[in-house]
Amino acid sequence: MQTSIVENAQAQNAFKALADPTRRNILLRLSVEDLTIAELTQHFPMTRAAVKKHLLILEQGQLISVRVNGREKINHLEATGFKDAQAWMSYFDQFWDSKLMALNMAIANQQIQND
Amino acid sequence: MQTSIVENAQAQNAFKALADPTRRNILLRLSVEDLTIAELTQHFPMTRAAVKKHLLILEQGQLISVRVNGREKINHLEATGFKDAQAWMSYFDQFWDSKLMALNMAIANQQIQND
DNA sequence: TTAATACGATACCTTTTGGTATCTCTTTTG
DNA sequence: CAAAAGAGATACCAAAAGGTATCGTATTAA
Repeated sequence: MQTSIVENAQAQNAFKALADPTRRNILLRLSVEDLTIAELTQHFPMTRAAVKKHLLILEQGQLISVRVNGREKINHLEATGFKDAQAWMSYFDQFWDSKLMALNMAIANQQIQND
Repeated sequence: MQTSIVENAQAQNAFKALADPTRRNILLRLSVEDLTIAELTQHFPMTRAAVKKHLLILEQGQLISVRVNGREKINHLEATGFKDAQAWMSYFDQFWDSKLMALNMAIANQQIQND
């Protein structure tokens, strides 16, 4: 009765940030152009405070970065978090090719730390 | 003040399932071998009921499938959910190559439905 | 056939999450 | 300078999430 598998704090923050549909929509918006909090809020049915909270979580997941410009905060898409999540998922790609199944087992057994 | 971007229900279920560290650990376990609920529970510091709840969410995200064998339920890794999440994220890959930035804007503007 | 095993279902509890409202601070702008 | 605009901080609330305990059902094994 123990957790025993290596967990990556960065991947956790990225996946957590990606789990909310509003946050994923924010990322799509920011893929078009950098936007301030007020500008982003115009596109969502919620208050600026709520959008700001989502932006904080996206920042913690390193999916966006924030640049200060006077009284404005400009939100910008960031690669790091995407790459963290993609890297975690890429481990599983091998399992969809049945030819590699035998090799899989050896690698998988190394990724998992037994208790 | 409106949500305006296309959202995919499958991607939502997959990302939601991936957001929890216990569930990601379950997926790693299942990458080694198919396991019953009871077998999985041995590796985690929680009750069978809790593990079962996680398995339901993983199934809804199409990250696993369940096969009945007598009184046992055997949990098996499934590609669909992974591919859903990876497909959603792959849209952003283009933004990390600055050479493609000009092309980006045109594509992005099509992906987003204006209000 | 009786008992143990594997699991499902339900009710319940606590913490987290997603949201609001309100007040304050800083930076622009007229 | 005064006022408006952009954003931070805090308190608060309802719902969802993650967990437990308990009881019931079906399947296997002694």
